[in-house]
Amino acid sequence: MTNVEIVELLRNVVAALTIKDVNRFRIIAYTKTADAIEQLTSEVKDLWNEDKLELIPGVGKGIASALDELFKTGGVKHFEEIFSGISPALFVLLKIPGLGPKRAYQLTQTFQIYDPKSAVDILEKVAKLNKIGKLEGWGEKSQTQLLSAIATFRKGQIKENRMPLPLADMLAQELIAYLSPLPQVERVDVLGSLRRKVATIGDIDMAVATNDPEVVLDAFVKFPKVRKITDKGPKGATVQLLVGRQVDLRVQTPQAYGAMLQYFTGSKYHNIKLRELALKKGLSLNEHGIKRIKAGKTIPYATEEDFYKVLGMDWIPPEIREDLGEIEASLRHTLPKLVGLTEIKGDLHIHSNYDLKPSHDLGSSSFEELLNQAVSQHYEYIGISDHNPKVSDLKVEQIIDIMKRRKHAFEQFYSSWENHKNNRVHFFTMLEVDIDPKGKLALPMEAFDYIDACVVSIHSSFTQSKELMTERILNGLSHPKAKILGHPTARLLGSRESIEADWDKIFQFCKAYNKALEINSWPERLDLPDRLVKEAISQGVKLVISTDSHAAGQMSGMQYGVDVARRGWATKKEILNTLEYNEFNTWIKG
DNA sequence: GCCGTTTTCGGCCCGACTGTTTTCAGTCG
Repeated sequence: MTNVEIVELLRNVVAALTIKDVNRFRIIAYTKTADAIEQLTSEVKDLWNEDKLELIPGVGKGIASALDELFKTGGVKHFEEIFSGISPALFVLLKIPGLGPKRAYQLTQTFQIYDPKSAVDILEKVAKLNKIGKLEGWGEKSQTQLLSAIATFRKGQIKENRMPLPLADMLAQELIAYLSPLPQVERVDVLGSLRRKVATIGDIDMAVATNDPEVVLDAFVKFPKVRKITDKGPKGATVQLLVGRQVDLRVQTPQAYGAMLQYFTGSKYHNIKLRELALKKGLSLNEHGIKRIKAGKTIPYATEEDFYKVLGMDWIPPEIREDLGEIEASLRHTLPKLVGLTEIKGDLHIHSNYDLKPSHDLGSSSFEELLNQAVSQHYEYIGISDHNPKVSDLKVEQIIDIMKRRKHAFEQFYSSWENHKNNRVHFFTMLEVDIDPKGKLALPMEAFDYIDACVVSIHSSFTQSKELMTERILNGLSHPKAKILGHPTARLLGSRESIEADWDKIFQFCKAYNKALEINSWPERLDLPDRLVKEAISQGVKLVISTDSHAAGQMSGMQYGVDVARRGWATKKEILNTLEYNEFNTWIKG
């Protein structure tokens, strides 16, 4: 039973309870647990094994005993009772946008839809026969909407289909460029998960400060790349872009814009915690401002700083607004000073075009181009970490020879490089070395003499057991020159799950032997993931943020890795490549 | 069903929009 399966089961319980109209706080409790498990960095089953289920936020005695039964017997009797009388086809229909539990139930009952496989087809058929519009609570319009929602569902444009952060950012920037020139627009901001820099984005959320919302919203829905207008009211609108992505825009007056930014940035649970806190002070929060409950009057706030100040709090960076302790830290005035892009002094995971017969892809830029890019990013140092030579194709002597010549070529070029005289960018001769399935590094021992240090990474056999994988990684990191674990979880967003490993054990090893974990900035990786960054830091582990660039231009992607670090509460002192050259040199060669 | 500086009972965040209604239910974020 994986986390994904448990989450699905709990969401089905939520739907069933909603249909049965039980106490809505019972329903909220299950929702909370499902959300929490979705964000978990460890498997629920492992927590169950260690008798730590109640560490999951929102899990109390009731849900813990249900999970216990689930792992022991494969099912939960209490859930079966909740599901009784509900068609299995209903849970499929819930994936149609805009169709919730109650109306889905009405439809499965009315049309006797039982088979999950044919459920959507049958529904479409009866809608086309104009049978749904005549039902109680339905009408012409809602029937038409349902048909269009079914079409959307078939295209696979459902919520699970998330896009990488940089793509969402690009789409948002186009909209900002389109809206900003309007004289009625005082400010445009990206909000929601995009402002919080979450690794993958579902919908794009934006807000505009304006005194003329009508004009702004009219312009917004006329954006040339809009396929269809989903929602439109006086306070906001939702559209679907031609590329299939949804954008929500909210408007607010400049005087109340701070409250809007705060409200629409989220996260959901950050806001809930904040509102609970406010209630205890006799205040009620909403997107228009803060209401004194007794006086019944809402006071607007132009900036987020002022909004938080009313609650006795410091402004909280959007990246950490996840209800993971930031509210408490803000109240105590002990928020961390998160690391910033300008503090980064070097990039240690860059692939050049030096052909060393690599095991994986070669970069496309020369050593010189990489050095020049480093100059333009004001770096003090870079590490060239090409993939190791392909061991299966080459003899040991050949590899040693390649490595010797590579080191010589780099050094020779460097001594002639024009910027060298100013000593502006130092370099490290590095390598990204595969950790083979048995934990052995894919480089002959003697060849290590020709590198300063290496990044070690998993590039194969991703599905090994947790125990084997953990041993494999620790073996790989044991070589004195193995200083950095590259893209530690090996995940590829949208296409490959993280490997399973005992992260606590890896963190302890790294701390004990002065190894660093990489935060890989590649948009599909963003690995180490933010939650694990936070855990690693809390255990005293150091990190390096790198880009894994395969071309000079990609080195500017460092921002995305910094975003991940910030989401993991990293400050300058945990990120080793914020160190000055001399200090960094001491660590990497130490 | 969960939870505790209102601690084992009695609360639990807040609002927008749509379509169907004649005051509200359902869905979403």
